[in-house]
Amino acid sequence: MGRRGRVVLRRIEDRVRRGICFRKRLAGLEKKAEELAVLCDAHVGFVVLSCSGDDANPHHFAAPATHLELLFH
Amino acid sequence: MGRRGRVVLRRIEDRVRRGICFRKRLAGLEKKAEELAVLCDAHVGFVVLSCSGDDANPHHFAAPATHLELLFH
DNA sequence: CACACTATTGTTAGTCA
DNA sequence: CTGACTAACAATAGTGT
Repeated sequence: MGRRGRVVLRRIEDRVRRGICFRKRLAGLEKKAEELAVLCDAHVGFVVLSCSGDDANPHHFAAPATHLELLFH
Repeated sequence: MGRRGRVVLRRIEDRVRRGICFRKRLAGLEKKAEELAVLCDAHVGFVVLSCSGDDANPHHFAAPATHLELLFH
């Protein structure tokens, strides 16, 4: 189990694996953004759009929630 | 050397350590955003603003560079 | 499909130059 | 201040249920 080799920076061609990777890394990015905001007293906002249709919904994130969030509405 | 304990999700009060952490984690967030964009064929854009004045400049990131970048101009 | 697990790679806080 | 180093902690690709 576990990761086999190092991450190769290249589009994952397999649709299923790409979709799984998308969800896992989106969650990871949100966590990193939240930590940056809290630890370093910063405002962080981001938008993520899936191009290959792995996720039909656009995603946005803002921390602290009440500030940059308004950018996405 | 190396990290001593686990990350506590709380504002770093020491100004110098907070500033160093800000720069390191901003770089880390950019790398994660870039990886998400490439690996999962997505568009990612984010904005980071330092609240405590550790960094006077606002930061923005976009991948692929030619797309979401226009949001920040 | 989603979620839990874990080996393995990846990130980073403290440190030194 | 800036950048390199590295021990420890953290994220995650593949796997199993």
